[in-house]
Amino acid sequence: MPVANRVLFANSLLTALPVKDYQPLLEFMEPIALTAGEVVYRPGELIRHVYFPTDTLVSLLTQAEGHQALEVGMVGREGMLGIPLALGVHESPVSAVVQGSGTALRMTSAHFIRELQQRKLLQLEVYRYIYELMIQMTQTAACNRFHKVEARLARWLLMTRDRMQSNHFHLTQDLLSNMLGVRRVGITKAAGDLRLRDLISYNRGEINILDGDGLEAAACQCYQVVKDMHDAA
Amino acid sequence: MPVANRVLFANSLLTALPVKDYQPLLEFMEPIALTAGEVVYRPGELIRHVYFPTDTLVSLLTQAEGHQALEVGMVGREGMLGIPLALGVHESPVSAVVQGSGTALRMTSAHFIRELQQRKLLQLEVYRYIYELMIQMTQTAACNRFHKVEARLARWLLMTRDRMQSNHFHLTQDLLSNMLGVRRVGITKAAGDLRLRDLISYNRGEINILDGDGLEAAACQCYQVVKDMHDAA
DNA sequence: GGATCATTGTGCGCCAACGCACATACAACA
DNA sequence: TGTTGTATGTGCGTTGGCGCACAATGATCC
Repeated sequence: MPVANRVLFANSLLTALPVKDYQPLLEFMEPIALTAGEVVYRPGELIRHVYFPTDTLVSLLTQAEGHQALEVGMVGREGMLGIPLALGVHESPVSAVVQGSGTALRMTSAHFIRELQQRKLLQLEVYRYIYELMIQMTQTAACNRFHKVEARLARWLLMTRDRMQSNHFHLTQDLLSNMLGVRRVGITKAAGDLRLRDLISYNRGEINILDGDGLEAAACQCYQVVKDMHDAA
Repeated sequence: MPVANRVLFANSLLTALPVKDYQPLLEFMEPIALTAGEVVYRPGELIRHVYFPTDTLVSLLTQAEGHQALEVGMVGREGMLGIPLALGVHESPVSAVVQGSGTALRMTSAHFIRELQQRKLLQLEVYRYIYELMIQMTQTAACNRFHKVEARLARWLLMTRDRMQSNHFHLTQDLLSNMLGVRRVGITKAAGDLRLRDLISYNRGEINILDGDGLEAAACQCYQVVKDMHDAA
């Protein structure tokens, strides 16, 4: 793969590695298309592969006692799926659902575990990412507890934009309500307000961010907190 | 230290190790008293020591944009403080505040990092614990989003009991409101209801669990979920 | 072109929790 | 014994989000 492609399309965890680690890892990798709605992991199920998204977006969801789902983390090209393996556990505690169609590189669990043990630099990257994911989780937890739906929706759209690297994506209000853990009509109302202010447009799941700066102003600071943390890394 | 004491008072992460790993680790350990209210880590601050609580309880708190604090995790004798070090990061993303006075074994960060690299079994224990903490965090996040204050309070009291191994502990309503991310009067009301049902008693911070089974019935299932997960490990 | 399904929008009563203000009760110490 | 500080309890109007039911609109496929 030419260098230009590596930078533009590949997964940042991998491209952060020097060529001598990156190149041999590709041997074990298989590019795979992920389509929106696909369930990569189910809670309690055996993890067969780890995934390094390149231009796809996957949500980590948890469920609580009769209620709908709630997103606890979001994984794009800056991260990976399958971190329990790096912690010695072979099953996923959450479900992982593809939000944005695209591709990822994947590797069998056995290969990943072996390579992880042998490559110190890969270890560094993976553990560092686990740390970042924990911050994202705690920040999201506080956000879900304290902030209003509209601000949370704005934050979610911005985070999605950053990971998809696009101002346009497909997602119905019904799915969004599951991410944020609110009623579908709650999304209808919040999204309607954002649209009134010309910050976004949408039609039957086709969402466009019209005014990114305005949307940032409408979002809670949680967005900036997690972004700054990652950028500083 | 005699075996009986190890089992009763020591930290489970450590006692799970075989003597050949456990014994030398004690060389680097220093017992230290932690008193309620003490701040072990502040966000962004350098981590100087890791702590293995024996009979103390520490809350991991996050803060969000002007609001009060919110507990994202609880660490007792089943865990440790300082996990960012195991992920290659030398600062804490959250603040760690002592809830229940008691003692912990502590070790300098440098020693911990060195020992962790050399002892495979310690690695296994620590990473397994990080996994459990992530589950606790996600479950807590969903709980805070969906469940009522009274059920969450009941859950919190039960989790505290399990970690303190006592039905009695000291904690004001004001502090509790910071754990659960609600108003102080919210705690007054919820606790009053639990007291009316003779599940607990309290007076100026002195809390007693009178009916553990009843309290479990009043709590949300989040309590059982995290407990079962840990017991199965 | 009509039936069906998915998606979005609206209306209404309800309630848990909020913010604020104030009242009481107990503890400690001068 | 009175003062001060901490902890708990109560009252009241407000509100954001919930649950439910139903309407309207756009897509798809015979």
